[in-house]
Amino acid sequence: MATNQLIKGSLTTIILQLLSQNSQMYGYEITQKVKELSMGEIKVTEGALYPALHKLEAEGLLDTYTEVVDNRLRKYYKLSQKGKGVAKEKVNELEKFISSIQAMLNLKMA
Amino acid sequence: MATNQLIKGSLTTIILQLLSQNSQMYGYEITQKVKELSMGEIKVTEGALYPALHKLEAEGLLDTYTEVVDNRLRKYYKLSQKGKGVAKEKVNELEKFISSIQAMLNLKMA
DNA sequence: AATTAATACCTAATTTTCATAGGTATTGAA
DNA sequence: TTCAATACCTATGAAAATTAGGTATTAATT
Repeated sequence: MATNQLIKGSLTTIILQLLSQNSQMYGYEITQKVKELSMGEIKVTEGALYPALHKLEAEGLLDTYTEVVDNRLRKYYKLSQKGKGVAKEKVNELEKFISSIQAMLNLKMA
Repeated sequence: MATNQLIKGSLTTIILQLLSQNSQMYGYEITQKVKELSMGEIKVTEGALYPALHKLEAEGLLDTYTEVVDNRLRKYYKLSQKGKGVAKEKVNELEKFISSIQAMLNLKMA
């Protein structure tokens, strides 16, 4: 499970896209979802995730609320109206970037 | 031409793959080639490129020689034997990472 | 003639973004 | 009782990029 340096620059996009598809998620859930969906290929460390979430919240892209489940605190994040727009932009950028890099490098994908 | 933050982490792979396909290139040529092949979508800044090249050289992945063309200095880079192996590894990693992230985020590519 | 753009190299300082390595606290399993 | 899983967090440092310069030549533009 390579905590990959390739993730640099795309973590924010990953977060926003997951929240586009799930309406609300909490931090720990995101780490598990990424591990599961990528079949262990991509790991989001908490040291990267939480600061990224807080930054997105500070920028007004995410709204939050907290809940206590099993006596444990959960802080849920969801896209704000602004966040929904930015999520689409970011995902488009990522798609374009991946297309470009595939074409540029003649990558043959599985 | 968004000097994309998504390039973070993949610049080394881009360099190695271009040198896999071209046998020798000089720095400025790489910046132009990336711009051309990506149709302006990806821009490699010189402030990122030259330190990256020097690091790869220091690690023994690239060999160099210089030439004077039109009274201008060119420093050519080519893959060392070791560099050829690492290039393949890095490209494989990038392909796997891209596949994972596409699957994970349900990206629809053009 | 003077300035700008293109070619060609480079580095220093700063910023961004991440991994590492902690810390706190609860619950359930070994 | 201790470990793994759940759940939050931050501080420090490293890596890798951007920004913003510098030098020098040649060709095109003003």
